[in-house]
Amino acid sequence: MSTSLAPTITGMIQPPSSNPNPTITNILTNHNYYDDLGFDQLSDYLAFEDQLGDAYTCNFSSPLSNIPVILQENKGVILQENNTSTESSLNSNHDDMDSNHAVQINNCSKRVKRSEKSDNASRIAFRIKTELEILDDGYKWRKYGKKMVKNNPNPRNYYKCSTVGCKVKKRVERDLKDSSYVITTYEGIHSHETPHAFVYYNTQMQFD
DNA sequence: CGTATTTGACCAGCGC
DNA sequence: GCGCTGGTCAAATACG
Repeated sequence: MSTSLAPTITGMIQPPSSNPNPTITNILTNHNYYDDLGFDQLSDYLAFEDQLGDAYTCNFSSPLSNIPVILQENKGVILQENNTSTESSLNSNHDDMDSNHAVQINNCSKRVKRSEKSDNASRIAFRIKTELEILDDGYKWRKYGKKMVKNNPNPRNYYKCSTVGCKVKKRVERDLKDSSYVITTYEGIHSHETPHAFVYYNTQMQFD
């Protein structure tokens, strides 16, 4: 970990049995699932922007004891707003978390952003090996577009959160280099609770 | 019949 | 200014 450039990433907990899809949080919080897949296959990078619009790409290590997102109540897969500083750290301590569950992200580097029109929207992207197109993150999404993008034979799908008043969007596309991976990009912060997360937040996590 | 998805058209940003 | 590209809209279509 080079610096504390990037804001904290948060995740959420979701009912493993609610949906057969390999959700991000299911994988991260369900040891069996996690173990079966192997973390190296789960994901190997995160990319996100802070509220200033600066973009980062982070690689993180993959031992079983290192969980790539911090699990916090009802936050969803978002970039956590930091009201006090733009230098919140990915390595920051979280009193309510086991140290084994702390995020372990390495080699963060700034990327050149496409434009200044980020609208202050937080953005987080991750890459997960799955045969499914859509990761069930606990929110309900409405598909509003599909587009072929340059240099990628796989289409990019566009979704909006279907909750009234919530403007969060996400893009889903297959990785150009390895189509067995799906790249999901979230943009914005949900203005509401995830329908599932709060129920399961207190579910005990075990990574024996 | 209501809701979700598909898909072509349109628009805006960017590079040349 | 023009063409390319990505993102969004909205009418048509599919589905339960």
